[in-house]
Amino acid sequence: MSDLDLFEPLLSCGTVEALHTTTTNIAGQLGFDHFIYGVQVNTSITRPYQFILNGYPKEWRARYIEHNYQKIDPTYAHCITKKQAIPVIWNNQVFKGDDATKMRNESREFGLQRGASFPVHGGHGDAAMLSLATSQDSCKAEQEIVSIIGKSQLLACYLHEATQRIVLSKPPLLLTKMELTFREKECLLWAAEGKTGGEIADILKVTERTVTFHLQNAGNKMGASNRQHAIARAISMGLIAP
Amino acid sequence: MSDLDLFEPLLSCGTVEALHTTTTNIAGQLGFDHFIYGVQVNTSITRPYQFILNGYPKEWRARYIEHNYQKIDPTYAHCITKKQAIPVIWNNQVFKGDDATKMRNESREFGLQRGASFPVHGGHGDAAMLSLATSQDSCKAEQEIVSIIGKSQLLACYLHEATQRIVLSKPPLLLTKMELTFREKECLLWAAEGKTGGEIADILKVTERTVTFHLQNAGNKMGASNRQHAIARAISMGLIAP
DNA sequence: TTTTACCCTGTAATATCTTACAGCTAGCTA
DNA sequence: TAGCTAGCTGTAAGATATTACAGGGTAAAA
Repeated sequence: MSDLDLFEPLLSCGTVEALHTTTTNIAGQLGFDHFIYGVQVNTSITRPYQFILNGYPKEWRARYIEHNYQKIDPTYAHCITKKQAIPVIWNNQVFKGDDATKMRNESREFGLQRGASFPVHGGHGDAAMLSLATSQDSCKAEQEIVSIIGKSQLLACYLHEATQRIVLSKPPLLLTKMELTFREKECLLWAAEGKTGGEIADILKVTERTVTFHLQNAGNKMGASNRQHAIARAISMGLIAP
Repeated sequence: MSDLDLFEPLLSCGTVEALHTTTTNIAGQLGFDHFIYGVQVNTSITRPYQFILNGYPKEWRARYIEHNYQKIDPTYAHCITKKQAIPVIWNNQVFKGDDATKMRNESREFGLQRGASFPVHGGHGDAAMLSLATSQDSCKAEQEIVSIIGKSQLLACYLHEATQRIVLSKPPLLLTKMELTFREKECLLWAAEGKTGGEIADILKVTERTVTFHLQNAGNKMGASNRQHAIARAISMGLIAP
């Protein structure tokens, strides 16, 4: 059975339940006891889109949420905040500092002995991560994780794609029909760089009125109530990258 | 030698030349004769960049550019335009239609018999793809490609990360010592949501003057020239998560 | 005790943004 | 031909942000 045969079923899942079952199955075949997949799309503050497929022990997940460990979790920082493209294997170099070490030790009590986290980024401002863990605690377990790290990363990619297809089957208005013109992006970018209307006008060789016009149009498309709102949304949605 | 030992050298490359050599080496070890990696950022106008690492035959690359094959290349559409997260193996299902088939057949004449393309997306609007090809033309070659598809995807991830570090010379976007106070974050968050100073003042039960004060302090810390700039920076730096 | 960080407030001139009105050109497509 | 999109411009009142001046407090650390 090839890797593709292993992952393809994910794309056929029509429901979140099926996705959970299939992922559990695949993770098990790779030798992992636990998994958690999370994706978040910073479309806006008012309409954030977040999706979590939890294959972690409920008790640990509850504790994680209760203590707001997301803020100190280095794997979260690596995959979501810093938006790195490469996986991270859980070791002491990663979990350094008192808070992180404490969190890591606690997680071991729930059966998360060894593991790794895999980032995936979609092209629409969506950042996701898949964490895979095993209750085996040995050097051999670590070596096995390393040996299948490619497959694991691929699983993350497929899972992300599958999730997008299910969750976005009724895609939010903000993500689909959001297309800014070149000029609108240009104005937004310079505005995000701290330029005033007049300065942008000089840069683009147009009048200040025109800059206002484009920024207004961009804001209307994104449902922004003012210039700051428009900039925040455009960045969060990945429409511009200052 | 584990996969990680194989890929880690990419992150140590300090120059584009070293990156090319290392990638050629790794691709060779995976059994590929040719590779091409390209990344493009179409969301950034103030800091745009496009980067191509070519390990394809020069003649084919020249022909590709000359005929603007990018427009009909289904692998490009898959990875860059549609921004899919999963790899695509070159087969007849992918290269369908007269134009695509013709292009595919031409590419075979330059030694690109079998291959696959792997998308990678960074978190900053950057879309990249790595294509790997072999001059072997057999079912066995195809099977081998499938068998190492995980490693290949991982290579794409590492190559992307390595490229980012070189091309962007490791942007100091995430300043670790940058710390905003609770009030500053609070004001920034509401401002990013489109609230005016007066509205934020009502929400926080303080005067508008105080809101101005906090936003000013936050801006100064981040070297922002105005409110919009401060919001853009705070989001980009992950200091606030709207 | 002094220092430091954080929080809060006031006035006022000036700069900038927002919004409403109104109208132009060019290129493409049905 | 008409309709559409993208781009561009003008005026003007009112809302909001920026800046510089001034000052108050608490709590914890040195």
